[in-house]
Amino acid sequence: MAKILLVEDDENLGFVIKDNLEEAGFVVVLQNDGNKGLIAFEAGTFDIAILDVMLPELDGFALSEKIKSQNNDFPIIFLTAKSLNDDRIKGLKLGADDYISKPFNMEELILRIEAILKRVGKIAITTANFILGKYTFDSKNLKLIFETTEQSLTNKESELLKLLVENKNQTISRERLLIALWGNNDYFKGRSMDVFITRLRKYLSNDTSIKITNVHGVGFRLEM
Amino acid sequence: MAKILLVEDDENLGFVIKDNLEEAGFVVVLQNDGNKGLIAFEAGTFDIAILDVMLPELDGFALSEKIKSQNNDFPIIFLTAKSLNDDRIKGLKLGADDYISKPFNMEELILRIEAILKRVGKIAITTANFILGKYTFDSKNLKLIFETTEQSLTNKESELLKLLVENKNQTISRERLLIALWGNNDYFKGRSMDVFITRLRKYLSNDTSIKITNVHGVGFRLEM
DNA sequence: ATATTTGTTAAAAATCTGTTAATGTTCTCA
DNA sequence: TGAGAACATTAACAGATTTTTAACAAATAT
Repeated sequence: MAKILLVEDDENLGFVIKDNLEEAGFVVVLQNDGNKGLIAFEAGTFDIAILDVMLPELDGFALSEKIKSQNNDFPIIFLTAKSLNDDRIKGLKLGADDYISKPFNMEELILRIEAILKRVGKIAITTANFILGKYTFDSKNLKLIFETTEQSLTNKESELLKLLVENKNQTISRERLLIALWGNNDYFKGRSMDVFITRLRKYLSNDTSIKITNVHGVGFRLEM
Repeated sequence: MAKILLVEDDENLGFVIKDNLEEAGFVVVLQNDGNKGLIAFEAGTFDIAILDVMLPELDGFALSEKIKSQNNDFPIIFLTAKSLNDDRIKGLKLGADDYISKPFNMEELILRIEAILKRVGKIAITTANFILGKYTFDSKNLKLIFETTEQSLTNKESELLKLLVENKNQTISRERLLIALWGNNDYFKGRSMDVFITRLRKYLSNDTSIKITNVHGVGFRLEM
């Protein structure tokens, strides 16, 4: 999922935007001044940045220049005050970037982000349908289809199955599964995963050629 | 390829480490104080962090706590001054983390990084399938295949066999084996290892061209 | 010869996993 | 806005697997 660097010094506005974007399915890193924004940019692998023009330390334009010096095509959306009538804004319309005047509505911002990401090809539409023996696993729609019957999966079930399928016939360590799906690896997350494994096995029990094997003390492997 | 967050305030040392790690194939982001390190951590998707213990602003331990509060299992290697005798260092040996005293040699640091990444599953565990006479040893899936039959190995069995294979026809000292696999070398661990050797010999008994030889008082050697 | 080291087997102990059910939590929709 | 549904997590117990310990036999070195 696309990752956004948001640099906005107004704390309230920053949080509101962040929340909304996260709700829309983006991963958002928020920083409140230009220098921090730059550090974050260099560390992260972002797909797009949203920069307030007026920022302490390093303003939005200056930051954008630093970013562009490292990655000339990196897409940026500027947030500007309505009144602002900066020549630099006009230039934006020509380039790859965009801007939006405050106050704006979130929906419009999201649309612009999506438009840019689509143009840049960062929105990957993963449409993978996996064939699991007699089953078809539609990871996008969270469905597991067996002959005529269709079992819908929860998000976690689906993510777990997907990771197993993508590494079929290879043992995946518990630790890796846990970190990938639960973000951390402690005793309880582990037990939770075991419950999910049980459930997946049940779903897959119609085709004996597929099985989820445990490697004791190591992890799991989807065999097929 | 694995991505490393390096936080080191000594500029020269920082660059040296960064260069070396990059040469070793890692992606490295270097920051020179704890606060910047934290910002970078939050923005990036790192696989491991290397933190100097003594840092301006936010020291290595304080930074590690902030990191752990977000991702409890995030692996960290601390760089400590030789003299430093901090209780917090002792704790490291218990947890998932590691430390290395300055001055250290790069090779050791790289080995430790790789060990941790391997454990965490971030490095493709050299998927090598070893050929042992008529056997195939699939170290990744912990399997020993002989003609049509397949013997699955436990984790320890597999690790031990792997070490032997990687050093085939060379005598490996008991001590090295014990430290590599059990972390320490005392009488009981040694006896335990002998049990494992017996078991491996049994598994490998179908092909007489392969054998695990004892060098009395020294160690073992896989001959083939 | 005798002490030390190693080989082997079986048992005990420790650890990990499978499963079901109960408990929290979040979302949904009237 | 609050009752119910859907989902995720925790708890509890049963089982299985792995590792360690113990005990004794055999081999090796001094």
